[in-house]
Amino acid sequence: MTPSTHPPAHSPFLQGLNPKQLEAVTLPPEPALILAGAGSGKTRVLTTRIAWLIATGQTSPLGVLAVTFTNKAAREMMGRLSAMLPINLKGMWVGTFHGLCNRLLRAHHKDAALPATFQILDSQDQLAAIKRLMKSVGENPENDAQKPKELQRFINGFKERGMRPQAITSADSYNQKFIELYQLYEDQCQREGVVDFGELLLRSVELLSRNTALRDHYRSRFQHVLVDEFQDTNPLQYLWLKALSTPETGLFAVGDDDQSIYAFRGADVANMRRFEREFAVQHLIKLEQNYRSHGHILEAANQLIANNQGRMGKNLWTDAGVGDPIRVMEAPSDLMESSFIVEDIRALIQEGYSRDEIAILYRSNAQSRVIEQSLFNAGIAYKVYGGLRFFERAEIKHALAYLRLMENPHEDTAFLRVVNFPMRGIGARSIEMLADEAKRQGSSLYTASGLLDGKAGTAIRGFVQTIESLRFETQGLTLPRLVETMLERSQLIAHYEKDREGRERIENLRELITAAAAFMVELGQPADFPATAQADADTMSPLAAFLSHASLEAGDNQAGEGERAVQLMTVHAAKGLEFKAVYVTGLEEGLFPHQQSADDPDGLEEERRLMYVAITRARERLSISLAQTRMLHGQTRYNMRSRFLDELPEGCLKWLSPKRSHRSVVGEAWDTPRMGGYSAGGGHPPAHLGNAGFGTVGVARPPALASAKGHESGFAVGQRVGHARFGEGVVTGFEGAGPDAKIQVSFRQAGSKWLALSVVKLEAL
DNA sequence: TAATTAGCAATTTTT
DNA sequence: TTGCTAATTA
Repeated sequence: MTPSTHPPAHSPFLQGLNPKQLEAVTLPPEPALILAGAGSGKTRVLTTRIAWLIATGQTSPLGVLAVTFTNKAAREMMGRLSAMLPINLKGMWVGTFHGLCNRLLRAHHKDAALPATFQILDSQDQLAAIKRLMKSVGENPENDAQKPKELQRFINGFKERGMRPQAITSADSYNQKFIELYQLYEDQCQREGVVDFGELLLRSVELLSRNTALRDHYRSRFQHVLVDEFQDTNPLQYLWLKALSTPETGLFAVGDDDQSIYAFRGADVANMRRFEREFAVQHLIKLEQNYRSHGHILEAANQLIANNQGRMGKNLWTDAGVGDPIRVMEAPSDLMESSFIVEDIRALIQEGYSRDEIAILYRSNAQSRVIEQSLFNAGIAYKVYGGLRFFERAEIKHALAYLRLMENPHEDTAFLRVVNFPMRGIGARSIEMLADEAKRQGSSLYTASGLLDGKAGTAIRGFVQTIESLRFETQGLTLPRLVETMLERSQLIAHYEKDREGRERIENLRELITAAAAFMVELGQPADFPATAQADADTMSPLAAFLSHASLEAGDNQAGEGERAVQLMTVHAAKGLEFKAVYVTGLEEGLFPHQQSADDPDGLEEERRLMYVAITRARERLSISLAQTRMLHGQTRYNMRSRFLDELPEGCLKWLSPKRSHRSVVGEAWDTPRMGGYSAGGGHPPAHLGNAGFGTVGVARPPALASAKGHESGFAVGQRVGHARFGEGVVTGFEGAGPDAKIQVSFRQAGSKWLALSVVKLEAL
């Protein structure tokens, strides 16, 4: 199709788009890959294209499939669309991969070999199911507690690649046992009528490839398939997209290979190249104009990411000015790093910055503690993102388990969760007997309870009776009333009332009623619609929908007071957000880039992308900091300056502390010997930036320093050493003095270890 | 059955 | 150091 044959570009939505954005929005319905840099108006392009396609009559709302990763992004898209289009968006397929798969599988549950009431396991539930499985096959005893988590990773890893147990060859895995357990896990899920997250996708892909009539139905319906954050898709999601599209589908993928930071959970940037190749993409458009950050910030981001190999290639630019330089601060300790940041934030607030326009980013959650402490002491409101979410709380999961059993009594995970919670005298012994019976019958625990005699049977049947009568009593009730009745009859609230630490839990349980009411509004159902009734054959009952919602959207996860608060989060959590002022902390080797990623080139590139994401969050003011010493796992660590700092262009930086010419705190054995290293033992501590305006915060105890000559032990940081048991390694630090002195060695095989110098026998290599 | 203690690991995380 | 889980004890 040539540009002249597809509809002209007049539409009110198109105003204000830059030429590249306009080109992307109005592309013909052919496979297209939009490389959308940070802050380049990605979401706007995506939503405007949908609006334009519909408004110009090229497709109907039902002809569009738009998929994202998070519910938040999906809601954002919906919000923008409804602002642009005066149409009913209800029937539109806009959502997350998992949400849309759920929708598909509910509509075709028979073809997918699932019960209508199938339940979704979140990661917690999945792990519980795996533990139970391992126990049932006698797989648990002396094995370490990591095993279930390992198996979970194993299963999810293969599902993410679209592989069933049968598809795994010995080349894929050395562990035959895991393959068997994977199969048993699948059997168990099937028996109970539950699906995990990966299964939602995999089942959908298999359904579509098996049932060609169904596949063709959806293929002809969805003339346009739009994908957000394409760089984060895993191979299975790629297969899903492939299953839903033909060469005629307007497959419109938007992503940024430089912002791919989820490889650890299966994302594969290679999907971008694969898409380009397999779909013979003729339209590759780069959105490089950035509307977010000042020049210095972008320049630094560009220079940093240029160190990665195999990029698709992209350079952000702005027509805003260069702005302030990036401020860099090397503090003597993590404590002083945070007090520097807090002092700086105080000044920003004075200047008129709103607290919620300020973010502090870190590589790992453990770093937040010190920062929180400083903010707390300074009396600055802050909000930490991360941690338990609403639907993940124990009391909420308990309540949901009751609801799930009302829907699908054969879900043993839910059954076991609440069969004796609150306590009703059903102990481990009774449950064991029940499990044996269920195994004999090949049935669910719920079914088996009818066959169990003796005291155990009576007690368990009492529980089953509770569920049954609950189901009976709540007929015709609205969702909030149903939840309320469940809380009453299950005695959950009564149980927590007896607990003197149960107040918050009760509040949360009451909040669940509110959440149910809010959910009805979201559904657009009348408030008096019965919870277990279906509006039509293709629609889930409010209760079923609510349970899906609870599994697929765990809710908010912020803690902290108030609205206008300084935002604390990991760099991962910051993706997609922007702030006027950003502090990126902990630019230290071993932390950022993280130790576990540093040895592997791919891992290192992902860390670099992470830093790229961090930098590009800032609009006006970016500060980067590091600490020479950091308390980690109860021990003081001496870290080198991150290599990423040295990859930033000097011209964009302003050092607030004296910049060291070398990266190591503890001497230069690493580099070529040079004069001026800090001397060991009796020497003075490094000139700890007392001149940077926060010299009063206290002086850190000087680290046990080693000079170019080395530590008192005769070893030096960076030196290669050998150990009889651990093999070859590199000295990475020292701690303490005299008989307590310890040496840190990073062994090639055994990893990093702290060893007592008085004991350990190391050989210099 | 609850409560205490010991042991142990320790990026990043959405669905 | 912390935070979690499993094991042990009252």
